[in-house]
Amino acid sequence: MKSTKRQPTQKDVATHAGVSQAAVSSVLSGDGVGISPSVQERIRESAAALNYVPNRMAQALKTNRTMMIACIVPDLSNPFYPPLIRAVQKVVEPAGYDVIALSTDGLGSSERGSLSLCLDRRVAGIVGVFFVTTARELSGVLGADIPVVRYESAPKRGGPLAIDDFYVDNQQVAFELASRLVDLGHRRVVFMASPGGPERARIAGYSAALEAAGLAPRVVTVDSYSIDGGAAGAARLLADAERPTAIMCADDLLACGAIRACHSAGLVLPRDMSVTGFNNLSMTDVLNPSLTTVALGQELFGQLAGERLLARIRGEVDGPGEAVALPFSIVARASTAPPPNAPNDTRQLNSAGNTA
Amino acid sequence: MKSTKRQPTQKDVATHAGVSQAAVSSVLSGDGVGISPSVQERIRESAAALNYVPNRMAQALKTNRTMMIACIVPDLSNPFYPPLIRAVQKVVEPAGYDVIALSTDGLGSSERGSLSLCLDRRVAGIVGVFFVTTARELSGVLGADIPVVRYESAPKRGGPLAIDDFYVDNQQVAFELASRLVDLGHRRVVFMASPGGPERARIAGYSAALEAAGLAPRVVTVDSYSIDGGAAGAARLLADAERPTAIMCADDLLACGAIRACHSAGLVLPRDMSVTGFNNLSMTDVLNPSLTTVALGQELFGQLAGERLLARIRGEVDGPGEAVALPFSIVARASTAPPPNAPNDTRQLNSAGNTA
DNA sequence: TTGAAAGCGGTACCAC
DNA sequence: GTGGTACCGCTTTCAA
Repeated sequence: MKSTKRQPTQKDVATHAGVSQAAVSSVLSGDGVGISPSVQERIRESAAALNYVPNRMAQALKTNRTMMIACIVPDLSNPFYPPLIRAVQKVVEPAGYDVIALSTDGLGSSERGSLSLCLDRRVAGIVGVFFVTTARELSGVLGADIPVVRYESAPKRGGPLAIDDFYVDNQQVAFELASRLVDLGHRRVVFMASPGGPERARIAGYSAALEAAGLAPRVVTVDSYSIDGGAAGAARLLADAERPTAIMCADDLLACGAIRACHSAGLVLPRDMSVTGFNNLSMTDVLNPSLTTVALGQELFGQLAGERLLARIRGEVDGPGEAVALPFSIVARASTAPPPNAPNDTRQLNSAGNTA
Repeated sequence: MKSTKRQPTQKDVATHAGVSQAAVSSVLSGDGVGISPSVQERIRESAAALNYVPNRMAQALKTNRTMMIACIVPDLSNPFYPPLIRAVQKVVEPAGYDVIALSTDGLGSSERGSLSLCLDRRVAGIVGVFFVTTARELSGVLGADIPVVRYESAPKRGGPLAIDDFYVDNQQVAFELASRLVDLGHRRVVFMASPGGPERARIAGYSAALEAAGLAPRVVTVDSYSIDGGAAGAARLLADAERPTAIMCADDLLACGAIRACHSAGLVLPRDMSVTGFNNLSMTDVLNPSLTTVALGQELFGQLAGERLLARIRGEVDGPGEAVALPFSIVARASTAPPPNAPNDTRQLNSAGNTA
């Protein structure tokens, strides 16, 4: 029942149209150069009549080009990534490439698994967001034949490998965001993170901003980049004696959870607590309160990544990997406000510490 | 530079290990039946030493099994679908299948395009959410060899084709949801829909509920299942002379947009307007106000779909397609309340129309 | 233009 | 267990 009726092959089309198989191949896959239009049409008609569908496995085997591009992301369920994948699709599909999406959960083992899957399948290129795998490991798994474009959370400098990096300087982003909170008058600002990925850069920027203001950074870590993770982390903070007045979350989902936990605890936001996120998920402006967060240009990245990959596949770009900075922007909304009992002149607070 | 160093082949491994190629094949792909453990180990060592990665194109060509499963969804960017895809992945990956995710924008042309891509690639099975393509068309494109599991928005009865349907009775869901609004005292309840997919069933249920209460249904249609679409639709409604007191949205994203538009117009929710959604996206309980919506069991579907697909691929399930109802549940939250100036006894309102 | 044939890298079957 | 070989469906080359 499974393969009762074989798919028609090129040979079938050839006999049906009364032409050579080579002609069929030339017309259907290439541009049919050197074949009279009438014959071309006859071939096409025969192909349609027989319901011919070329076997891409055979094609790929022969040509060693699979026409597939892999998108490797930490978590398909985090609304940050699907738009990125869509952007890649929009660019590469017109060129005949299909996208295969892989979710790694930010685990090194899963990242490596996805990579070897890409190797198995001989994908033509990879767009990836890797939390733990390094460039060296990447090329270790893949060899030099598969171009990779990464989305990185810290400045890169390019390198000898054919790995292109687009990055957002998350340290600077976090620095600016934390500085805003400090400028609003907050003195107890804690950073809520989840292990892996951009965490380190964001913590570094956050810490630098607090220390520049003479404040002590404090980081709480939760299990996962999820709403529930954020809620759990925030609940712990609220039970604290030294309750913070602002929570900087490493991800919008964490921020959602934090907001939920604050509500559950009866707090009124942003009066009793300021909350910020990262990523500017589309829903964050409908939250209660709307979330102050930072836009990190995922769509732009997806588009650029797709284009770069195509350029490398076509050989238009060759040689060492390049590093390109992506723009970001802080989106100030309603979830941030001065802390309760804030003095009018917040600069007094800051001047207590080392001044910038 | 592209293929300067060929990937090692089975033959290379065989010569390296000093055994027959058949033995290598048997050990690496099958279970190595009838081969001494010592030899097996030697083969594995050689494979590892040479960094051997089997070429799945060749495998697929030979065995006619691609070990790929396609997930076809209307919109990867709608947070409703990624968890579904994840659920499928979780089930099929342990069985060695990889998932390729495709986004159709709910367009018939794109649905057909995705299907023929599946045929091109000879995927082993398809999990799909189709807005316009019918079962007949499905089998028209695919033939009988590729099993399909669909997520449907209306009761199905199964059929002769090897297409399994899991469905939520969206008409009933919408009926119950609309009835709740009516019971709260709302008399002007409008339904905001976007063309395609579950829209029809939901409108039918909504209309039935309103008519059962003697009220006139009213449907507004917006371009897309998106936040902006919902905001635009709601803005139109608010400018209306006969402004509704409740908006039932066909999707949580639309509801998000509606909420945003209401806020922009200075309304206080749910006092001035009740809003409901569909899908119970994870973020809807952090909205302002938290959204009354309905949970439609995507994860459960993804899991069941994956399992069913594997069963069909393995031949454990054969024969005609089956139809299975999925559970749903209304999630009552803070975005719904009695309308302004509601009479205390809402049943008076209802008894004006034909009583249930 | 065409017909014939090699080969991509596995799998599967054969006789030994 | 080995060695040999046919073959999956397509692309590519070569001689006619």
